[in-house]
Amino acid sequence: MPELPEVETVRRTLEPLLLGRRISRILLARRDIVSGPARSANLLLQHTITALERKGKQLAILARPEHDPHAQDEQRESRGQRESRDLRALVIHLGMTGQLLFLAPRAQPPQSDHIHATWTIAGTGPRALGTLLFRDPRRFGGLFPYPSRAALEKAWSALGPDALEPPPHDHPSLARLWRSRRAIKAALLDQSCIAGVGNIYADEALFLARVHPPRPAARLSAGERVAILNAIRDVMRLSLRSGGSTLRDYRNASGAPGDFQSRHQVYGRGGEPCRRCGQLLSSKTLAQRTTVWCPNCQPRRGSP
DNA sequence: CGGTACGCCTGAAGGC
DNA sequence: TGCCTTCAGGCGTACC
Repeated sequence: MPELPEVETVRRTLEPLLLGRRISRILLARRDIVSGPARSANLLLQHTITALERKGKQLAILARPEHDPHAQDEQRESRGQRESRDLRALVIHLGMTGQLLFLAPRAQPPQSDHIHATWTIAGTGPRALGTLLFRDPRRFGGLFPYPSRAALEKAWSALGPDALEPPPHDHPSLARLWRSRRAIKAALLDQSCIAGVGNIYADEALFLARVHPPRPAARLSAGERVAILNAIRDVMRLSLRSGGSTLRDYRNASGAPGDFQSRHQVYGRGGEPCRRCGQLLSSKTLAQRTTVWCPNCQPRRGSP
């Protein structure tokens, strides 16, 4: 399930393939995967891609419309036409099982079912460079068009600081996090507190920080707060170096799986021995999510 | 407003 | 073998 390191890996693999390229054709097999404020917008057809950006688990393709060669008289452009030349954005959520795959012309995807959208990427000559596929069997993901960069940034301002960045300790979202009486595990899954942490990396980060997942966020010491924020960034960076975690579905844009799952300390290992101390790992449902921790390394009360 | 419960959706895995 | 149940979980919505 794609969390921040997986989405960032996709972004990095796609960026060199897409920057400066024009989208010449779009095939939308399922209209209902498109939502958001501009759900009727075209999905960057005849736009040239200028950037791939990410915040938390969200990936955005930024693109500029092609000039209409027939609209030579700039003075007579309507307001709508001028706005249409602004940078637009298409946000892609991968949800649980979403994949963005880049394929060379005529190449067949390893699994061709549940492909909901296909973008044809124009090359420099008459032939296409390839196609970008959005595949998502479970359809927890989706496409969210925004009419401008400002609209995208407004939407992204609802997210907390990105988990890969150095923790901005004075950020208002973090101040809210440390006031919360929720279990720290539940709070870490809230994208408006910190953006990019999902169930895997919440458990992994709390293990690294040696914090018991059910403890209320507001009861953590200053040292524990710092340890958690640093652990989140560390685990994200480590996972990114392995190309993310592949449990089942996740692949990068070239179809390659990640490797970080082999280095998970706690996620998916309930009942198995802790890799640090050998104690059997505990597991229970917390905030509707399976949560795994080491009762010895992450005691109920913080370390003295 | 803070917090919780639930539904969406498909495929893998396990029980019988 | 095959049918059934359970589980996985990001996120929007409903609700207290």
